[in-house]
Amino acid sequence: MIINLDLQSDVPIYLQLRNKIIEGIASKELVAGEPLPSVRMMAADLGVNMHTINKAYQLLKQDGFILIHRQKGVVVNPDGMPEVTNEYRQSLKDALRPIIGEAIARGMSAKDFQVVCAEIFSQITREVD
Amino acid sequence: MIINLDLQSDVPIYLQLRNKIIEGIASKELVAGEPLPSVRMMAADLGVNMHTINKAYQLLKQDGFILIHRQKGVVVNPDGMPEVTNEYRQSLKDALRPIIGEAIARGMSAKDFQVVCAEIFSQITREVD
DNA sequence: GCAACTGTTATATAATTAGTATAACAAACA
DNA sequence: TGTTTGTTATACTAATTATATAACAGTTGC
Repeated sequence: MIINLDLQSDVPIYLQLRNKIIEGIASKELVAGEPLPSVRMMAADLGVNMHTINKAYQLLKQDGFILIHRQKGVVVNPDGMPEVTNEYRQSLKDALRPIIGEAIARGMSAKDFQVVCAEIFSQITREVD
Repeated sequence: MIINLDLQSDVPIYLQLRNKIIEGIASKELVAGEPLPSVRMMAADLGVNMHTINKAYQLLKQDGFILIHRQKGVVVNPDGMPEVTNEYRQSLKDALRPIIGEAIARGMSAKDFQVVCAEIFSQITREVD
């Protein structure tokens, strides 16, 4: 899996990495049980520090996207992905609210917004199914 | 307009304030030409520093949501809201992509996601139209 | 056994951001 | 003449982000 980071972005590197890996899972480029590079390998590949990778991995582990075996390695959770819990649903709403607020203020209709979302959905899932 | 800030949130105060004001515009609680409290008044009301308010106002001014007259005051842009430019469309996509990526990874369908968005749309716009 | 690798932990440092605290300025206004 | 406006400047604290090393304990392969 190819990961491009934007070092100039205001989005922290560890968050970019977390998001890219989740998107990789969403697009099925990464499948359950698949091993991920070690923190040191990934750090060398991307040219960033080991701890930055570790921070992303810890977030992914905390949310249940990956498993970390002490001296074995990192794998995409073989037991499947975390479910749509009420807690996640709420955090999703909290994240969407200011975004949708601005869209409305700028005159976007619910339909317009839905089209944008649909575009992104198909962009991410257009791969083999 | 009543503004509640969460001082414990990981979202910076000035961003919370920016988002609340934009949501106020979206819900038509704030209308074009309506004056906003001065940076000092707002700071006193919310119990935060003047510069924190000023930072939010500068962001809103920069995006065209409000106008700031040097010695008059701050008003919601009387000439209407900023349009849906290509630049905004792109930043909207950039913001939505990681959110939608996680939704897909957790097994949400486009339809499920659309329902959540529709809920938020109606929550914000349920007021007088 | 030994070397290489794993995640983990610890410490230190630099840069940036967020927020506060004052203070002063020039223009507008009652 | 005060008061209020946005603006600008300086200084400081705290937290976050990212890097740089270093060491540890368990695993694996030779």
